[in-house]
Amino acid sequence: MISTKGRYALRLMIDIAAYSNGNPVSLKDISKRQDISVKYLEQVVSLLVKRGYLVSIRGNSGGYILSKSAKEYTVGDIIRCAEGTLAPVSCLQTDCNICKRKDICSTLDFWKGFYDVVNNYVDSVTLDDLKNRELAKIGNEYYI
Amino acid sequence: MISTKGRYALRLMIDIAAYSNGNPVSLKDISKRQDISVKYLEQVVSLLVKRGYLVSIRGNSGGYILSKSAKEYTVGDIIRCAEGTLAPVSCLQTDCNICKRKDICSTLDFWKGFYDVVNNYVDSVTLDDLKNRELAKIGNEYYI
DNA sequence: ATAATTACTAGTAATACACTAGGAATGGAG
DNA sequence: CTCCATTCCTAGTGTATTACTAGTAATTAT
Repeated sequence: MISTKGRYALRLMIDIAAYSNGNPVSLKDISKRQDISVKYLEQVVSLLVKRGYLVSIRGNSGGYILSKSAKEYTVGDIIRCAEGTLAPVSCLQTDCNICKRKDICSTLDFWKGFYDVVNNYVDSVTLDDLKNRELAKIGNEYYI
Repeated sequence: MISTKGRYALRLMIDIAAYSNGNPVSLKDISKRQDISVKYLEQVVSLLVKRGYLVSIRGNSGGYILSKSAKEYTVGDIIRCAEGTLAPVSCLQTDCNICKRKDICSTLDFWKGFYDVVNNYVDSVTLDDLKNRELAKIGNEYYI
């Protein structure tokens, strides 16, 4: 299960992609649009800044901007940045002590396949794709 | 992330499928082969019995047998039985209060796709497939 | 200078995880 | 009929994680 950190990181990135227009987007604005507290957004955003996915601008009228084009982020990049790994079982985590059963384990290959399927999916969608969906949704709102 | 309950449930089912030959398999034997405590196996197995995936035989020389052919279980059946749902986000859980953002959420479809990809994968592998891998691994052990 | 913003470190209540423990019920073997 | 190996059921428990909130310092446009 993806925690709020991963889900909020994605919404935060979509929000910046959709509403930046080259200007920094503040957490206050994201908070209003996404209905997530500024304080919690701070924690989430710090992961994305550390990773270099966002550039922060401090001070009055500061905020965050994407460090590259929205097309260049996969959703997988963002979720993995916030969640760590998407490995379905601890045996597949990078920091895992290699399981003593690995040579006789009949399920390891199954879990590797699970991991691959998940990574392939999340990397098949880009931030730009979701940005467009976000703007389309907002567009539709006007007709309700 | 899949918890030990789901992982152990799968290994328990594979173990029974592989070593039953029509006879009940005791938790004691599974415990030895799988290196999982009998006490914890009890908890895991109860979920599978409640669901009707296993038939329990009490008393001396009792144990558990599959209630149908190994080909008729998908791995997804087993994992979902132990883990509940494989929904990646709470918004997609059956008991979830419908999110107030569902009509404007640009990520909901993405998560639905994630859910589908996961379910399709886990349902593409049967217990029989993994039983055969288990027996093949054991077979190979003899040549080491 | 002021006010709005990011940056950093703690703290915390609630929940889930990964078990362990104890004892009751069952039923085959001798 | 008596053992005793087995399943069945309910509780308990230490640890870690989750989903936040709080406070304060640093930065900078106006």
